[in-house]
Amino acid sequence: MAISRPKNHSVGVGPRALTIRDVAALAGVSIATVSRVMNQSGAATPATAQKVREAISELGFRPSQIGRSLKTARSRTIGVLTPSLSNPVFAESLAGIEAAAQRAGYSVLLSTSHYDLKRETAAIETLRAHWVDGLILTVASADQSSSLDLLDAAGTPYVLIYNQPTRTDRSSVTVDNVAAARDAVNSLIAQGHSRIAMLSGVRASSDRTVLRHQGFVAAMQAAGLEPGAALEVDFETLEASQAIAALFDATNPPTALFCGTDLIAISAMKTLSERGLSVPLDVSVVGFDGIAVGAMLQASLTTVVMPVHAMGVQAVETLLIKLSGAAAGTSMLPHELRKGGTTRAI
Amino acid sequence: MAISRPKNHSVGVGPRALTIRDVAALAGVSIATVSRVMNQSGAATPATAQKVREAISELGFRPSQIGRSLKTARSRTIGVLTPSLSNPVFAESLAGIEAAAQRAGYSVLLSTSHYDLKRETAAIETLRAHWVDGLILTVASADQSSSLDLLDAAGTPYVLIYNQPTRTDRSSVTVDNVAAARDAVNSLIAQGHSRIAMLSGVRASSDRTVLRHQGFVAAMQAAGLEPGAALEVDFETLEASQAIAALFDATNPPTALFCGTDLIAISAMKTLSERGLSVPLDVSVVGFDGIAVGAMLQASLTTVVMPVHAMGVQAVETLLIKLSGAAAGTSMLPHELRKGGTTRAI
DNA sequence: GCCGACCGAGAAATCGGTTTCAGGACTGTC
DNA sequence: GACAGTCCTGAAACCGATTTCTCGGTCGGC
Repeated sequence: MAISRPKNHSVGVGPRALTIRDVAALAGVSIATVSRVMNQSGAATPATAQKVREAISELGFRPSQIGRSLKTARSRTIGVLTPSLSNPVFAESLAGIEAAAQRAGYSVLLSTSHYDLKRETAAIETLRAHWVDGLILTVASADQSSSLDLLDAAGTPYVLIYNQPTRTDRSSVTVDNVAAARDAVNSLIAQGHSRIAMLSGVRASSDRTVLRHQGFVAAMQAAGLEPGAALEVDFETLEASQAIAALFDATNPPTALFCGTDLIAISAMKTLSERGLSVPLDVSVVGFDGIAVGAMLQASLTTVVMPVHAMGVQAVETLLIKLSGAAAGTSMLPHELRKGGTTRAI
Repeated sequence: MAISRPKNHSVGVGPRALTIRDVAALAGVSIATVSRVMNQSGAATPATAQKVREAISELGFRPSQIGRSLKTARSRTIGVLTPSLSNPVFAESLAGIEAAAQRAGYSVLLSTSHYDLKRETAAIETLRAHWVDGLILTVASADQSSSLDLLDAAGTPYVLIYNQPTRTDRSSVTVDNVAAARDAVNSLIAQGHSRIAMLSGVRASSDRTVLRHQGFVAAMQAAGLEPGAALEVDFETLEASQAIAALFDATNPPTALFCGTDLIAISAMKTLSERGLSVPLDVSVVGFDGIAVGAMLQASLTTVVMPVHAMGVQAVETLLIKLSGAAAGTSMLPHELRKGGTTRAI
């Protein structure tokens, strides 16, 4: 029952990290018994269990998740891949994910892709190397992602969030982006707007943005209107001054802007104000996301509100179902049009 | 060189995960050689190395970080503990941490404490169980944290962020909270304000808030003024209507509010507006943090701006120094007073 | 032509847990 | 008092990688 020779895990100068062997030695039992007492697997005499528990608490022992993972092939960790943490939409659903994961006894391994396909692929590889039990992802395009194909082939459980795949075999947590966009555009049309343009995100790096654009076009056509231009804005820089110049230097400029995200809307309003255009007097602006900031603006942003925190929680719950081996479908959570001060009837 | 019997790591139905043994079998070499080729430790014939690399790419093999960690006692993972992800201040420095960690080849294991001491302690325990190589933390109070005492005793490297400890042996990345608060309050005094109150966070759960309060008091006393009340606002709910009622129902209400965080400031401005008080005509408001939202408000928030993203990056760089075994000190990054439209001369 | 040094590669130990298997002690029944 | 069954516990295998130790072969020097 010799204690193995000293060896440090940390770079620092502290004492060697405790192992189950130290506990076994102190309690005068075998490591198998310590393991059984800790996991309440197999029976143990009350006296033995007591001795073990005392040894554990006397030493302040916490079993290594690494050693445990190696044997059990489960890490009690879920991997999360998100495009950006600077957008409150993603930060807030991450908060929901983290809270729900913590409640269920899971840790969160985090990575960001910055809307870059290469980094997306690399991040998923890294998360898998850490043996995450499952993944919660927002990818560029859920329908044509080779990374997701790999996960499917390997049988690794995952849940998409924000992505809205066409394929029904990939479960996701999202809102109905087409319907939500249509609702937003219809509310502009109902207010008398007919020349409506869209400031979209880069559609190649966001499948939901494609759907929001489809909703925009559908609503316009259903009303017998010509869909205005749909200009793309970079998600990270939000640089839109050229796009906005192109729109408003033309004859018959739009009277309303439907924006693919709230950040795009807020950034566009800044540009509009610099050009001397007033919101909502000269231009009505509608966003999409429902970030808390929008409601704090002096003229609060009219926008489609998604239940972002709840979406994070739901994603974890769906993943937990999959981790238990059961099948889990897609959740389409309700959206809501929040009318603010950035739109007006014409 | 038999391939070990099939065994699944994932819950799903996919093929057994690949191991170094599969690569060795395909390449016709021993697992030791595969390991040496992958890590470029020990020499290998060009021909052998080539065979191994071909086998690796043919199988699409990625070594298990778990197996690797067990042997090397390093997980290439850093643990991050933050009070909240809903506050953009923490989300943005997390973005900086994640980016810098990714660049250095580290993954981020994330946890939140919600300003709760119990969850703070438990989260650190969980991160340690995962054998994180080091930690980046924001704790309630860096000077009297038993969790930090434990980390010190174990020799686990960590860097504090936002915390500003008195002790010089605990390295941190922060701004000079006292000086920054003094700057903010002095700018109000320079504008002719003399009745200034503070809406502080809960000081028991935030050492930096204590320092900001000290800066407030110091600036007032240096100007020969009586420091106004310093009322505490819950960080998570931001409920401040009672505190604000107490302030403005009194005789001689304050003409300016110095707020412990930007979120408190923004929330307070909402309450003020509901009470019919105009900012900045009736009350000037100054925040602290410099979150992006503040600048987007119609009347942009006057506030102390911290370089939050850079602080995250700096925290990782400091931690990397510690991981290399060297000593690392404290970084006090520059703050800046951003004058906005929520303050005016009296 | 012989011997020592060197180099490439494999066998085996190891990291910290879990789990199987088997044995020993104890109980209860006849 | 003997035997079967039950219950508790320990020894050892195992998870996937790294690393030490060793061995066999090759090369160079004399």
